[in-house]
Amino acid sequence: MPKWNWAELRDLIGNRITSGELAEGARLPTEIELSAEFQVGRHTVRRAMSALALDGLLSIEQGRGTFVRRTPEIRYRIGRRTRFRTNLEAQGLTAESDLVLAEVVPAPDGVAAALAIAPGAPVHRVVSRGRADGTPISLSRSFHAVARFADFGALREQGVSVSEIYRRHGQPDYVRRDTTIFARRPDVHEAELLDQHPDQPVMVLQKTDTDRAGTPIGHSESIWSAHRVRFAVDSLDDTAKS
Amino acid sequence: MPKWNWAELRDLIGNRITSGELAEGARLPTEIELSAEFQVGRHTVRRAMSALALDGLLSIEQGRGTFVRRTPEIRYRIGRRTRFRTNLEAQGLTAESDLVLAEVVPAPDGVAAALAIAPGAPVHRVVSRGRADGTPISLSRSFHAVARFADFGALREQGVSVSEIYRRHGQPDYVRRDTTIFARRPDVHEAELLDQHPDQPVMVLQKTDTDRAGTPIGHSESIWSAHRVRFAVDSLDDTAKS
DNA sequence: GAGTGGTCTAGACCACACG
DNA sequence: GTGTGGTCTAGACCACTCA
Repeated sequence: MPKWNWAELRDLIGNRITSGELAEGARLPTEIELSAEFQVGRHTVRRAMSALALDGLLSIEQGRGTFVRRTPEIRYRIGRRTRFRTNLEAQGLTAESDLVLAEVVPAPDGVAAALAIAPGAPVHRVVSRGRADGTPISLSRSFHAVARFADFGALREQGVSVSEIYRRHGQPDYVRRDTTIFARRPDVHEAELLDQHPDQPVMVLQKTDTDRAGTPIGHSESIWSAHRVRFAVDSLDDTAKS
Repeated sequence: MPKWNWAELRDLIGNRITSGELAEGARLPTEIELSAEFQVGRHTVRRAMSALALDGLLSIEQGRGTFVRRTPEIRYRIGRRTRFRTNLEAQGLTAESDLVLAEVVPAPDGVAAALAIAPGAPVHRVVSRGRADGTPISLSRSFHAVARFADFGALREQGVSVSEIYRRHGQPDYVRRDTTIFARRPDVHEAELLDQHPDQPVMVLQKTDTDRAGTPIGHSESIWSAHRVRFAVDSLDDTAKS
């Protein structure tokens, strides 16, 4: 009867999950039970579980238990004309958006630079959460100059989409500029809102919206559950007519 | 004299690093010393250190010690005409590429589909590692049909770049198609080659090269140290002349 | 061989969920 | 209150680096 180290345990249980032997949503035995089953200490089990949670295969919930996690694996197109709702609905997913916070703040330096306005000028800061089929997948923090969109926060609070607000202000045809992508660890608050393990990485997408003339009209940073989303870059359908 | 929990310790030492109080390359006290200094057990120190290593702030090296890690933070443009060397050199970085492996294998299904060839047809599989200013930042696994590029592996072994090989085969002007980006945990081998902590995430970039007519000529997957690289998406400079 | 980090164990106690 | 996961401790031993 062999003993196991934590990495072997991780792979063993991980395979049971990916092979479907452990179904999605199923509850795993408790740490004590697993440590008895595999003849290892409880902390070795915990190390393995923790690694699997980092991979997005498990959801560990204090006081409740450990569960196999469903992983929808969403494909999200980014490009010049990305829209949250149309993007998800094209895959047959329901797209929803909760408003988390809307306030007016003085523009931080980075935001002011992106929007080409004076640092400290008042901007709407709106935080919202996107969900696909009910599962939280993204957090968005956006900044829009009060001078340009006086009612931005109020409209967002009424559930009006960003695209629609742009349209009402005569910008039906905005495009993305300066999209950058990187990964980092979320803070505890972000992890909570995304309903994910705090050590699990998120992908951050920073972008600036501009009107057709190239003038910046909005800046935002969206944060995505790294294991739930796969980005597809878009530059490509327009086969260059040289 | 307060005690600390692991997350507080992580933030405390993390701040010392990001504030510059602990200089890059500096060696930290040993785990034993830190556990004495902060009046906590050695394992609490380890938990905090491990989290910092995951953030890319520390390099923990068995038998040697724990060091503050330099983080170059490279900006890498992706788009229709991305080239590794030109991309990095535009930022004043030296770009290098080591060949790790070159072999001929039957095309796996996914690769065959991407290249529009028969599954199992012979393809060159070349693994190389990219470095910026000497630091490993990416691993690339590329596939090219033997039928189309008979000498691909041999040329790569001689240090000829992919762009140059395309050029010699009459494709000076290839473009990227179907770029997708996601994040995952690296396997131990990948972590080693990238010289990073195995629990630290990597970003994976899958792409297909096509000729001007849109015919696929190569498929590759590159793996990037998530904390060392920030991708900039490119679809945008060509202000659409409607 | 001495010193470093890596793994495992055993046990105590805490925080949270749910009946 | 009971049972779950979360944190911390103490100590043993292993694996690796370097003099």
